[in-house]
Amino acid sequence: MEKSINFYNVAECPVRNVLDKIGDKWSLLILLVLKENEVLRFNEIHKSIGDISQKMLSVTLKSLEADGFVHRKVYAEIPPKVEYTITPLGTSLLPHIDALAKWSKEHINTIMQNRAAYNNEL
Amino acid sequence: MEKSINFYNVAECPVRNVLDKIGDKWSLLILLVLKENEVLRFNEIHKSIGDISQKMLSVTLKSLEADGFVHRKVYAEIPPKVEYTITPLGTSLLPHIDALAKWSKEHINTIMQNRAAYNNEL
DNA sequence: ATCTTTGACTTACCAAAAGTAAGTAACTAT
DNA sequence: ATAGTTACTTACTTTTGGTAAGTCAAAGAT
Repeated sequence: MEKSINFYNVAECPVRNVLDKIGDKWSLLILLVLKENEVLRFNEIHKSIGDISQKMLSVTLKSLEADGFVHRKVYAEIPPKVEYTITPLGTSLLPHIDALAKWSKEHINTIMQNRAAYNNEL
Repeated sequence: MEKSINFYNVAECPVRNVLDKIGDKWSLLILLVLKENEVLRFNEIHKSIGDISQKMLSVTLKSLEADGFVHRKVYAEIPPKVEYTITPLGTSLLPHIDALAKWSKEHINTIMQNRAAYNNEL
């Protein structure tokens, strides 16, 4: 008797599309920061995250804007002023990210211990 | 009056550690697949995901094993036989991933429409 | 009048991560 | 002797991410 396996090819699986997108290095983090702060300017997000490069912040914000997770409001001033806010779509995703963040806090110690043990066995 | 911003530097924020780890390209997906199937061998996971390279599957499984998300059972046979199962730690994370997956399914259409609209404006 | 500062970015260049294809090990069936 | 099996490596290439410097336009300082 054959074992039946579930498949997750990109083409067949819409979940992949979203997971790939928000599963990059910075997207989730930027959404978290925007949720905590309501409105932030480019440099404020930059400072808040601390170790993201301006380039990656710019690129990731564009991607989040394209998918409708983030809204970008430009003021015609000099020096430039741009405000970023999270959209309803982004907000609807956040509880799940929060849950992940909470889980992370609760289990980080276990994970670190596992990792150390694993490395000792090598 | 100064605006107070929350900070998420790697050093100060344990959530970052986990988010970085499971927020890579393949970890969440492998956990999903293992949860759906209980026990899988290397090639079965490979087929199930479809477009992961053997190298990345190998690397990611090791990382998941190191953190204690996945258990690896080796049979001393030839040809080799290795079975992968999800651990209780991995299982405890899964509801959150499932929630994300469910959210993705519900919102993928909106996202795709947003993305198309954004690209047309360029 | 020229120089500096400001904010939100680009651009050019370099390093790290991921993908591809081929190879390895060791035994079994043909 | 050869080919098939399975879980991986290894060498090489491409894509992604990081660093530092540069751009733009106007307001304020010298």
